[in-house]
Order: sequence, then C-alpha cells, then structure tokens
Amino acid sequence: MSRTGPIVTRWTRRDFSADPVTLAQRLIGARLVRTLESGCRLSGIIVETEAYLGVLDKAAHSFGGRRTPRTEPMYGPPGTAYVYFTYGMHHCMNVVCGAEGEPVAVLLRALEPVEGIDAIHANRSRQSKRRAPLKATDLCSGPAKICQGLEIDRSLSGCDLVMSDRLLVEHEPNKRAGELVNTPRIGVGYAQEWTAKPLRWRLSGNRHVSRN
DNA sequence: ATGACGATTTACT
DNA sequence: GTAAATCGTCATA
Repeated sequence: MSRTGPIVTRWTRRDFSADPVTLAQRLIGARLVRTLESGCRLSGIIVETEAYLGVLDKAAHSFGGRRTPRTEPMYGPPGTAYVYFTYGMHHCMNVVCGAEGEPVAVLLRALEPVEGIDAIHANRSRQSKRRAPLKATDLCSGPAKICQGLEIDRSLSGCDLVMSDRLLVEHEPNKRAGELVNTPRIGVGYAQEWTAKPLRWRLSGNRHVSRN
C-alpha cells in the first residue's frame, strides 16, 4: 500500500493552547474547515487574524472578567469556538486559546477560499443585493464574510474544534508562503490605550485580506 | 423595562 | 469619503 494524497492532520488541544499572540501568528497558513450536514467541505487558508488578550484587554469581550452566556465559550478549553453576533446582522468567529478558564482568543479576519468555493460564493451572494459580481478576493475578506461564506453562526459558538465534525482546523503540509505584517486591530477605537497595540497579523502580499 | 452600543458590511455621495 | 442597516447583548434601573 502507498499513500496517494497529502497527510492531513487536524489541530489538537495542544496546538490550540498557545497564548493568543503566538496563536494568531501560527493560525495564519492553517486551514479552517466547515463541514455541512451534506458532507460538503467549505474551507480556506487563514490569512488574517487578531489576538484578544482577555481580562486586561479593553478591546476584548472578556475585559474585566466579564462572563455572560455570550462570552462563556471564551472560558472553555483551548480549541473552543467563540462565535458572536454583532451590529444586528453579522457573526464573527474566534478560536479560544491559552489555558482553560483564561478568556483569551484569536479572531479570524480573512481566509483564502480553497474548498467549496462555489458554495461560498453562493452564500456570500445570497444575502447581499450587489450589482457588480463578487470578486474572488472578496469572498472571505472580513470576519463576518468568513461566517457568511462558511455558514458559521451562533449555533457553533462553544463548538470544540478538536472534536467536532462540523468545524475544525487542519495543518497545511505545504507551509505558508510569505511573511507576516503586524498592525493595530480593526474596529476597536473604543479600547483606549489598547486601540493602537499591534495585535493584528496578515499575510504579506495576500489579496484575500480585509485591508492592508 | 429601557437605552446605548457594537471585534461589520454595504451602498451611496 | 460618509452613512445606513438592524437587533442581540449588557448595564442600569
């Protein structure tokens, strides 16, 4: 017997247990996979992330130790998904990391679609009434676009990425090509001294990011 | 019970 | 560039 395809390895609890600054950088180049009820795989390479540092971080939902039904997944084990609803219409997905009970996470901000691109395109076209056709680089170029394209909503908040059949992260055997660019986070102007801290990373030169 | 506010996206001037 | 869309969540009462 011989192997015909690439070795596919799923991220483990240990992989997710890094601190958020480390994990935000390691997740870039990995593959986020959403498997639908039909068995259809929607996936993409993560190209942009942000770290949220927990109780001290004024931009984090867990700032000050805030613990509510919404933020509860942030207090779970590393590898838990934290999906929240915002602006009355959008969902955003985080990967909880660090030690269990420490509410730190990485926000997934952009993907380069790989599998199920037609389905992702359909999901992204459905809800918007745009005139111009959707560009390939605009399918998952933002945190809410990822969730719209990959059919991720609050029903997946608290989902265990280590065990779930519906949502997981895979190592990419063919490592990422390119360097990381580090900038302040997007949309956290309310966070005072935390607004300007460089906690966002994007893959240099990649056209699928939300912005430069 | 009420009011203010989003870890955004889209359309439009 | 600006502004609208749209409602769950959270703090306050």
